[in-house]
Amino acid sequence: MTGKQGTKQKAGTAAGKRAPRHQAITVNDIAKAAGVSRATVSLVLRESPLVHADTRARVEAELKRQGYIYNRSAANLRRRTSSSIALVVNDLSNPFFAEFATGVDEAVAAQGYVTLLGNTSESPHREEAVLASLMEHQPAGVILSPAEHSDGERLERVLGQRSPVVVFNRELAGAHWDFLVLDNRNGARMATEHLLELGHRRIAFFGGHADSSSCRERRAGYADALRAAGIEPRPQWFVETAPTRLDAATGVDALFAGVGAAEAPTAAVCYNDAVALGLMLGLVRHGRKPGEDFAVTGFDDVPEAAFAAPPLTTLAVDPRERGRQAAELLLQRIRTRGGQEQQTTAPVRLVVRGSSCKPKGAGS
Amino acid sequence: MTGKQGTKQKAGTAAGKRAPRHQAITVNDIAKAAGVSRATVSLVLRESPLVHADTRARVEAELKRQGYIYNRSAANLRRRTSSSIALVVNDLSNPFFAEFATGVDEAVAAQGYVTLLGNTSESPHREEAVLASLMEHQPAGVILSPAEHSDGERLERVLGQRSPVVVFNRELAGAHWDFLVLDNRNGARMATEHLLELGHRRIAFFGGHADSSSCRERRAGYADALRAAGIEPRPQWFVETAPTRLDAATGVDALFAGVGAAEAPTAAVCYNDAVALGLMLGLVRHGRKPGEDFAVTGFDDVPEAAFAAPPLTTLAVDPRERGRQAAELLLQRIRTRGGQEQQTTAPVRLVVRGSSCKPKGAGS
DNA sequence: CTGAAAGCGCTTACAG
DNA sequence: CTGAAAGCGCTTACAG
Repeated sequence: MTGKQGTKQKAGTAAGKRAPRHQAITVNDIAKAAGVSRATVSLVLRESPLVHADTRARVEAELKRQGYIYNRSAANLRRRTSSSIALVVNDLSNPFFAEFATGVDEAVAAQGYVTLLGNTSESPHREEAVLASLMEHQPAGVILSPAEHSDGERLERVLGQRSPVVVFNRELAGAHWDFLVLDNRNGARMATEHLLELGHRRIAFFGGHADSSSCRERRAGYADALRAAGIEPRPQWFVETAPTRLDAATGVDALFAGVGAAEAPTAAVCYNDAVALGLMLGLVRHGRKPGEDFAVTGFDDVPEAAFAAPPLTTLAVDPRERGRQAAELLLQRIRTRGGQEQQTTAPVRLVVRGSSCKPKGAGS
Repeated sequence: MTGKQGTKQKAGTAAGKRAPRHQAITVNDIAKAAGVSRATVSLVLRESPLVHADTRARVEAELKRQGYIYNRSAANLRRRTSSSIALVVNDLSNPFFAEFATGVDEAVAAQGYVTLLGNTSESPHREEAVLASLMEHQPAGVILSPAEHSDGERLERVLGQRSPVVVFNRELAGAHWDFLVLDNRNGARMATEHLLELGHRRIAFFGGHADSSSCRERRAGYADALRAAGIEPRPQWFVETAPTRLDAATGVDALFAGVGAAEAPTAAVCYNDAVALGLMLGLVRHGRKPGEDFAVTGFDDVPEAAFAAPPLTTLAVDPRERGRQAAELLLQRIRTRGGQEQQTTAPVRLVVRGSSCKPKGAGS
């Protein structure tokens, strides 16, 4: 550590000060008790065929008897290897990222790695501190779902060249790392096409921060579909909100502000499910019935989408599988270092449910 | 590792084999470049006042220039300290535990520790493997939210005496560790009293596995309240389901099976929110209106509870705060080892919303 | 105030 | 097949 960056702790303070462990049992203790050398114990631990069956049995019995716990950190130090990966997410309390983390941990554990967890709560400042702290534990690689507005170049400096990195979900300008991203554009296009097929012609794009890469891509896919159908998206069809249910519920007004019924949108492609669920709530307050008067689509297929009233048409992205995928990409990169960084686009799948109705009065 | 337990990897295989890191920059490199000894660099890193300001400045410049990253594992090895805590949860994809994990990580990071994450997916077998693997990384302590049916005695053997442990949420028979538990009994009692005050007299306890400690406690609190009101809970008022929305939706039949309207329950205290939301779904399918015909309460106050139709009366448990609390208990135990293990009961808070109506026909 | 030396718990050539 | 020795990157008495 350089002692200068962010809020990270000084080398010997805080955590390190406390927590002296009880005298641990080491290979030395086992060796002595079994009447062999440390080297032999080590070979037994690592299942080397070099050691005689009888010796092995004696050593294993002793390991068990004394309740020996392998000190993988010490081994990693000596062998200059690592058996952990760092997972840093922008919001672990969001079910989407919780699922993602679950997938990462599953895949990583299956390969004998342990997950070092860090949560940034969407703060670029905490992100740097968290990454700096995790790097001191020598992870073999890093999976990062960036906070909003985080600075790729600064992060590259924090991480150095030591560990390969896979970035998930959000583009990280200025950094040169592998990137796993949802097929946002295609997903929004599919949702829009679905609404067009139902007969809608005035379709809004509702919610999200326009400056986020995922929102930009989804807006682009939406516009693609409209234009392909000969419809030019109107500026007032774009409604920006925070990507939360609450803010979306409030944003409904903007959708119908200053237009007569004949000109008001009849459907909305929403930035994500949270926004879509909020929009439905807002519509009800406006005396409109989502899924009857007004069609809505989401993005993510959160567990709740299926249970909403009406059930939400949305794009399934399978965050747990994305977690596994991110882990596989990283493990691959750890095995074979070097080479150009690459971008991987994960497919999304349209799930049609009750919230996407035909426009009111359309022939069936 | 003993080489015999569960599925854990052999000492030198899998993770360890790959991932040789690039030649890292060490205190030696810095010392050489700055023209001082390693000891001096170490003192600078640990902010010792012993080193001359000029020397310090020279060393710090060099640390920065070379992008030095402190190797905390090596330091921990030498100092026989630890700067990680292990967090093992039964289901990270459950928002309740995701929130809990968020709270743990927040509190733990604030003290300079790093979180080693493990997810068991409710499998006692994976639980042992995960814990054994994490223990090899020398955590200063362990926070464990046990899988269903996990065996405390076996776990005690896996963990040894090395790290203090805080168990969360579920009782772990056979183990002697600190225990943080929600005030289940009191919570259920409050919900039941609330329904009694509204005028209900036939109140069911709906959902959950009767053999889980939390379900038993909640049932007890429910029975406490009824008996205090002079009502003896009837056997048919106890309906068991898996603690999921889907299974609960199906379980509704059992609530009204074989009783006339005059004898059917008019309200239900549910095991948790998932079950309560499922019950509300099932009620609608039965042609009943939750919050009008039938009163429902939940437990947990998941984010969705406030948005359900009708909004769900429930018990707020604040899982994130529980996570912080578990971390504090553990850090406390790490600082001052020894002493009797203790049980901490976390308060819950009744949140009244639309789902708890008066009984049909009751005077207002 | 700075440096030389020993050691944390492992692994790995290298002899035998 | 087994053992003695060196070393991973740090820290910590102990001299000077």
